[in-house]
Amino acid sequence: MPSIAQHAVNAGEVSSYPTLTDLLARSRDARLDALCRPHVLGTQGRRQIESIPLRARSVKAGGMLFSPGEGLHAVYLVRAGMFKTQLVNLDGDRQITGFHFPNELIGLDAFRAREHDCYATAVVASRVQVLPIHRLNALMRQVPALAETMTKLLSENVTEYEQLLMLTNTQSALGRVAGLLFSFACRLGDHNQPADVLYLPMSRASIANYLGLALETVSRTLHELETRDIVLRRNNKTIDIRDLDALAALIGITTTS
Amino acid sequence: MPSIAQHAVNAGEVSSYPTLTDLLARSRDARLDALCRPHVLGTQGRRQIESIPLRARSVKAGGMLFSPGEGLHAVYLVRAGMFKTQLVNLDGDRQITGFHFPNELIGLDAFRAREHDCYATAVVASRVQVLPIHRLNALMRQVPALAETMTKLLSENVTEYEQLLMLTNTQSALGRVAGLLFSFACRLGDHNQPADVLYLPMSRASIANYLGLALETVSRTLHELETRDIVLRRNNKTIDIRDLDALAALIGITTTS
DNA sequence: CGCCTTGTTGATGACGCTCAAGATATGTGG
DNA sequence: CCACATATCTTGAGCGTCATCAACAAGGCG
Repeated sequence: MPSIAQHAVNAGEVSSYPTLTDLLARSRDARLDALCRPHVLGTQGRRQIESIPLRARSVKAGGMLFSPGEGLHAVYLVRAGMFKTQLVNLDGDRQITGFHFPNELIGLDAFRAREHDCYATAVVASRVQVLPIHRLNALMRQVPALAETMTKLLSENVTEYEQLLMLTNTQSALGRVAGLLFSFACRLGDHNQPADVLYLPMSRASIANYLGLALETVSRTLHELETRDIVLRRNNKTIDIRDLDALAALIGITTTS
Repeated sequence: MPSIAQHAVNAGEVSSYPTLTDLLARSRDARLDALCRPHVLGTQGRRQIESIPLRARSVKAGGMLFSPGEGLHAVYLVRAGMFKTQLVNLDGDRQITGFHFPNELIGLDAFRAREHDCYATAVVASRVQVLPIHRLNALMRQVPALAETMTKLLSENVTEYEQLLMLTNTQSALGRVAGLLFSFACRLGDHNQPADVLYLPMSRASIANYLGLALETVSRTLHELETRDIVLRRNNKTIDIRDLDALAALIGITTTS
């Protein structure tokens, strides 16, 4: 009921919001569940973390936040911009393992082996807040619920890999790109932002690497989605989602109850 | 030097062992490093675990060891046979995430979220030893080194996902199958077993699912490997590796120095 | 021994990769 | 601010790889 009042503020613009929200809620149990909500702090967890005095840090586009081998000094809460995490093996092959939105935590990988195993790079000029590990540990001792939250976040981190593996192993190019967009939309929605306008600051090559496709295929697939009136490209980096139902259908997610 | 005496026992048969071992050792830093050595207990860790009184458990072919939602009661040390772990989402799609050899630990996934997130199924009649979690916890308090070992194993668990993702996202069918075989060979070698005779008890469909291929493609690829004299098929389930160099080359692993 | 599951092999075509050219965006120095 | 240079993206053409469909062979089990 309170939400109706909110919507009334600019009802003309946001008339589609409820439907979108419904869709996301209804697809919560579906295939891409975890891929859609990685590293999201619940209201409770966020409040806990917000009680820690946080140092801010800016990272310019292409800048590195941490790299493999670095010890577990801190985890980072993305505040603005976007990061990608990527593995690089000794042959120099890269594998992007995730894109990270504002309000998502990165650096959790270091919790496993006491050091980071991937590069975290800013896709665009970005800003993070630094959670020093000793402070986090101290707070976890005080607030057991936070420790649980961290465990859960770590677990979701792995579930992301599982979902990505499933996506790339079972879906066609169309399904993979759709999965990416759907994931982005869900995550924006989770952060109470309009989920029908997606900003894709990363290069096509990055998307392609993430999804296991050629970069031309990503381009063509986005074009195909536009042809089908599922998305609308404003420009290179910005697309509108016009038919989330159809998008979900492409990856086999049943949004209708 | 002692190893020479061992080899002398049946020198004719095992003349190729040293080379194989060398290869594996030299490729230790390479692409599939972690995929090749998952859940391996070091001598030290194994000795620690062997001090726990272990209950044995037999699982017949197709039998289930644990399934998603089950709490963290125990982890399991495979003693004989083979297991596969697989995710199943609500749409019923399966994704096999690993095959597990004797001397490897399974069930670690439950350490993350306090409950299992996958099915562990015996591929053939198998036997495990059960490590009750309360005993493991008790021992970890006594022996800090064991706790470290567990952390490391958990980390390797995730690294497996990363390696598998990289394998399926960057390699062709030939490379993927080669990667699987190479991984199996490495793991046999790690357990001091002849690494040039591979037993593949799982179905082609399972291999295909794991690698993100059609089952027919797996069949054809094995045939192709035989045509190139890289492997020799004794029968459906057993193949000899005749040229590990070539196998490694297929996945871009440089085994020479 | 016969049924049924699993694996192999063949033919065909679609999907997506590669190579190449052109278009658009981004950045830089005058 | 514009012109130029560079990087990124798009679009096209051609082809290779692998999925699909189908038939057959082989292995496993009652």
